[in-house]
Amino acid sequence: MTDITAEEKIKKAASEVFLLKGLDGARMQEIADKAGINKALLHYYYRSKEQLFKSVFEEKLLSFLPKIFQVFHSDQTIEEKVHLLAERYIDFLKLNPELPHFVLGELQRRPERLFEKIDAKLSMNVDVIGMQLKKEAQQGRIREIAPQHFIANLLSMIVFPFIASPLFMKVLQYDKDAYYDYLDHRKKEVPAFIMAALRV
Amino acid sequence: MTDITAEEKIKKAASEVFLLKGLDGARMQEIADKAGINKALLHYYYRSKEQLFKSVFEEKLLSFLPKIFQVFHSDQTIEEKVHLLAERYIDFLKLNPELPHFVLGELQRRPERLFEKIDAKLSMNVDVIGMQLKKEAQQGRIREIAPQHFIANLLSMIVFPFIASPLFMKVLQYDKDAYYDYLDHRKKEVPAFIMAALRV
DNA sequence: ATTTAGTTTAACCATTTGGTTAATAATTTC
DNA sequence: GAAATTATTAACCAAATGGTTAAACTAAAT
Repeated sequence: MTDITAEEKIKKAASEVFLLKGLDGARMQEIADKAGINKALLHYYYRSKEQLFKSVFEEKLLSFLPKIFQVFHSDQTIEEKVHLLAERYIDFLKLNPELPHFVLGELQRRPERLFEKIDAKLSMNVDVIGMQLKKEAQQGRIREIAPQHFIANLLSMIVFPFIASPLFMKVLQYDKDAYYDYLDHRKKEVPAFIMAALRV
Repeated sequence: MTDITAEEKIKKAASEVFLLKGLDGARMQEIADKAGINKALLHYYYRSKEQLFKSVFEEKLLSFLPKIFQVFHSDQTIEEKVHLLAERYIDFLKLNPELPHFVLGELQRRPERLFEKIDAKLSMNVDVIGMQLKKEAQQGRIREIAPQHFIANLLSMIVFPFIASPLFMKVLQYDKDAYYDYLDHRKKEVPAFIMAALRV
């Protein structure tokens, strides 16, 4: 049959259940069922629920964060980077729509989880972006903006519509398909909005 | 002593616990302890955990949503409304920082909860805002923008920094005080950013 | 072929948890 | 002020839940 190992089946099942129901809402039995194995085998590979969750969470965190900040290390212009990030990240989140709420929610409840895995790497990127913003402003290509607001605005407009999707769908009276079209439009709309705000 | 009734004490305690730990993470015993009453009294006033939660959730939902959309029914300009909303809503969220994650998370897991309490009221506001945006665009005060993106951008930039606060604090290397100063700055920064993007 | 190490399961277990009951205390009604 | 209604509690209970154990099965090592 498939040569997918039991440990992998567990990890995949656990990811699905934890992402949908959170640490507290998830049941070890449900994970076992979904993985098609016995509950005892969960504890054989991952000692406890906490440890299984940690394993899933860290994997998700590492699929979530670096993707954002990598983009800013190429040698493109701010405008190009903004377009690239919006395009890639919205596509990524369309495949993982529960991810932001899962990761950010867990970080809000246990902020130290961030400290453990991702250290100072993140903070450096702000400086990198800040320097580029300053340089392009001096060249007269864009107006000046503080990097901490630039980043916040960019990420907010990209990520928040995924977290607030039920609310937005209701307000806009979109069904799921229409909403995904709407998110696709935002791949152009958000960069356009940002670059308009940065016009000199 | 205080003439605060047991039912109120329960509601308050339940709010705190549910907001912090969610429906699944909350324990009836902890709520009872925090309210300083017996666990059986919880079931005396609210029949079940589900019902107590529902009561808390609906109260929070109604403190969360209308505040947003009321602003748009005055006779002020878009610019004035954007400033007003940012100012009021950031101040409100500073007092209830866990609220967005709580409400939006529960809506993501059980979208029908929105259907129950807040009906068609919401969707109408989009049209109202859309008409004003169009009118001011025709007057040449702002450039044209689709209301569904205008609203999304505005709300995202206001609300998301509360949901992502631990991440942002880490990235920006702010402690809690510095982060609250940062959020205060956003009361001016976000409207300025939006109006810059809307310049003709 | 036998041993050895690794994998998987069924049956159990202790604790936690939401919820109930029956009795007691406080308050209101008449 | 007695009766009746409402509020509050201590003690319990059944179900669910994370976790364990000892046995059985599999596959590699010798």
